Amino acid sequence: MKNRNNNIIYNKTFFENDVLKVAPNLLGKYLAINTDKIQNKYKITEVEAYRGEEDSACHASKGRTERCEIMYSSGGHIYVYLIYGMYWMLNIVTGRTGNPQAVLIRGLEGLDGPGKITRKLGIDKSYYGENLLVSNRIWLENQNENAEYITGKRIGIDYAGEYWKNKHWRFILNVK
DNA sequence: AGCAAGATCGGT
DNA sequence: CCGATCTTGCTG
Repeated sequence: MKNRNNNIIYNKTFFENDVLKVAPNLLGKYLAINTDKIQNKYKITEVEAYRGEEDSACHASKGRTERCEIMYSSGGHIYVYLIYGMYWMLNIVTGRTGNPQAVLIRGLEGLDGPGKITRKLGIDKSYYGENLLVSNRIWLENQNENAEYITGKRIGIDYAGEYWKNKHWRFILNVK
């Protein structure tokens, strides 16, 4: 797994679907990272969907800002931001241009927690805007086509209000 | 220019 | 439960 291989690169269409379709489809797929520090693949086990300006938990709920601008780009780009002054959050932009959506990567196999993931993989602001479709240091590889999963409420968004905070937009891979 | 809040984590 | 830690976006 030193480089991108031709068989298992996702096409643009995969990421341009609605976030509520893409998010569960990421479960069981592999996140590949290839830098001088780390070369590995990790099965994606837990994700959360953030969907559009109407979603008050979504960073785009206040409209375009410098931070969330990348969410308005086409699916397949990487959205990274710093939270609590300490932890980088890794997101995959979904949907078509002008439609702000993203999937937060919360868990990888043997590595639970969005902050721990980026710390382990060395992901920081330099990944902002990276494109999974062409990048040579981060990409996705296909494995399970139809992974089974359960859903739950999104974590850490109590500020979003009852309606949005109660949506079951967290997707967790079923462990057999 | 100042300030409050935050898609977290680890230790009490 | 609480503190760490600092960028961002909003207010004035």
